Order: sequence, then C-alpha cells, then structure tokens
Amino acid sequence: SEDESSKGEADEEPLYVNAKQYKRILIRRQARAKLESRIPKERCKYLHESRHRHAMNRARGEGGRFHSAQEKGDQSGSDSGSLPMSQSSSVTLSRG
Amino acid sequence: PTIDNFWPNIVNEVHGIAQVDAKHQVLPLARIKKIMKLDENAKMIAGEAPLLFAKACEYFIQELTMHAWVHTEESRRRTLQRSDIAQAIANYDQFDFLIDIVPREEIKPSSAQK
Amino acid sequence: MSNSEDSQQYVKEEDEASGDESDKQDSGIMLREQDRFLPICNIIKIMKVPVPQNGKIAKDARECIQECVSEFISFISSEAIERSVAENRKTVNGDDLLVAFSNLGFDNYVEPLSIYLQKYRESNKSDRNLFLDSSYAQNEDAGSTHDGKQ
DNA sequence: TTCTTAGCCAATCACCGTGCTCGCT
DNA sequence: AGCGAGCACGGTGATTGGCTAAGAA
Repeated sequence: SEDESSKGEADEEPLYVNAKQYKRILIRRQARAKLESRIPKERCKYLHESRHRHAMNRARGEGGRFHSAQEKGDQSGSDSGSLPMSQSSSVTLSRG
Repeated sequence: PTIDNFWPNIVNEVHGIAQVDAKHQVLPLARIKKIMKLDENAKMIAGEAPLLFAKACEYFIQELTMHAWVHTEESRRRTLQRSDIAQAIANYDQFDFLIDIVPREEIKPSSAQK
Repeated sequence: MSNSEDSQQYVKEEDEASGDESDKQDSGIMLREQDRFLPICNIIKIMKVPVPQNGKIAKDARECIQECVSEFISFISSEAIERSVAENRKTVNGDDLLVAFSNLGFDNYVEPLSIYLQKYRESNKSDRNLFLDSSYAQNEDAGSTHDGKQ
C-alpha cells in the first residue's frame, strides 16, 4: 500500500483502476510493448488478395449485391433478359 | 433482456446444455489458442482452455456490447459506435483492463463521464 | 525459374502485407490481423445478440470489440499461465483459467464456466467409458472427484 | 438539411478441425 | 497409462465490394 497509486506513462489512466486488475494491466502493457514492433500500425483494406479479386469478379445484381447464377463466357444471347422474374411481382427494393 | 438479468440468464442457459459439443463453436478454437500462444510465457495449453475461452468470449462480447448499446440509446442513435464502447468501458470497473485499448479520450464530447 | 531457395517468405501473396505506406520495420515476423484477432464475422454475429433487430453496428465498433476480445483472452491467459508456472506445471488447464477469472474480478464468469467445464469433462469421460470399457463397468457414481482404481 | 456509411447478397479458398506420430510426465 | 505439440489433409464457412437507404452530422 505505497505505490498503489496508479500512474500512467503511456496512456493517461484514471486516478484508480480495478485493484484486482491493476497488476495484470501493467504486465500486459509490457507484453504489448514487446509485440508492438511486429504489429502494423494500421489495418489493411482487406485480408486476402485472392478473396478481394474473387469479390471483384463476382456477378452482381443491380443494387450492387452479389448475385448467383453467373453465366461464364459469352454466349449468343438468345434472350437478353436478365432477371429471372418468376411472377409479376418484382419489387425488391427495400434494404439499402 | 436487461443488464441485471444477463448473468442469471447465462447460468440458466448452461444448465440447459445436455452435452457439450466442442465441435461447433461460434468462435474458432484454433484461433483462440493462437492468441493465447502470443504470450511468451505460454508453453503448453490444455484442450479445455480454448473451449472455456470460446464461451467466455461470447459472454464478454455480449456484455460489453449490451453496456455500450445503453449509451447508443442515450444519444438517441440507432448505430452503435466506438465512442459508446469507450463510455461503457469507463463506467464499469470490470472493463478497466481495456484502458489502453480504448483510451478515455475516445469518449465523444458533450457527454460527461462519471 | 522455379524457386531454388526461399529463406523465409512471410508474405503469402503479392499484396502489401505490412508495408502499407513506407513502414518496413520487422524485428522478427510481422503479425497479421488473422494472427491477433478472432474472425470479424463471428464477432459481429455475437454482437448482434443483445442489439435490437433494427439496430446497426458501426465498422469502428466491430473492430474495437475485436481488439477488446483479444486483449480479454491475453489478459486472462497471462494470469492463468502465471499460476500454472507457480505450481510447476507446463500446461495451462481449465482450473487455472477459472482461478484467473476469479482473481481478476470476473466473478460472474466463474459459475457458468465451471458448469460448462464440468459438463465437458463428463462428456469426454462418458464417451471414453462407452467406447473403451463398454463391457466393463458403466457405473455412474456421483461424487467421485478422483479416478478410483478398482 | 447534407453527406457519410452499414447492410445486403453468396462463391471461392484460407483456415479450422481431425487424425495421426512423437515427445513428456 | 494419458495428454499436448506438430504436422498433413480435406471440408467449409469467413471473407468480400457496389449500391443506396438509414441515419449520423
């Protein structure tokens, strides 16, 4: 009970922290400092190049959503129709 | 679905579990083990340890999110954002270990802290 | 043309793994996000549980929780590992974690996790007895904390 | 009001789980 | 004995961006 006053050096701590966690917080702070050089300072735009390319090449609906049934390669378009509207109802605009 | 009933509901849930299925977990056990192995003092890790963490992390995510959502509603928003989490961490001393991860400066202005 | 000697290729594909702009300091191996964090999709799924149906979650908030969860694991692990070392054991087990949860002030976690751990151990033992000792004995004695030899 | 941004969709492929062998206790 | 690290393998769900309403400002 002498140096229990939580002092901050890296970040400004509040006056007191959870007494049960205080010691571990300092230990973890040292451990993270050791790992800091191995951690990139900012997040990447995407995790995997291959998945990024896959998403870019995928078929999309009019609203930008992914769409199934990708007709690969060109074909002599018998019917240039696009949307397989089953019934008369085709109102699919709701979610943004 | 309130904060007061959170842990009693959790305890009731685990009692309802007939048999623990270590397989289908929401969080991947291998990834949890990998994070544990980042500790330089970690040597061997029992198989039950990542499984316990998988459940504990579910509880932790739910509780922290639940506390943060309170501040989302107080600000009359419909989108939970980082500042709400910073507020939640500042208001519950069990979250003190996150003080370096989400520093207090991230609490949005015009909202006083306790 | 095939590679004859590759010393240590940390970058799997040809993307800009670590050097986002002009930062190329590596004292050892660079840690990727998938080495430090749990998958963001699983995090989001769990976050949506206490949030109302029409509620939204900002990208900043998801990544914040993702980082908090990893610190949560490391924080508890650090305490549990230290206890296992103090008891001259090389393996961190579930009991070390339960003690760590208790010592660090996560008392709410102890009861449900203890029940969960006990059910997990019972499941494993019953499976083993059913498979290996199928004809020997399938007595279920409540209260046997230690394995008694017969 | 202006303008930023989160949800929506599903196909690939990186990674998780599993079953081995080998070590240690 | 039992139990975990390390490896290879096969199956599979996490990853992923354009559009636009939802909503932060």
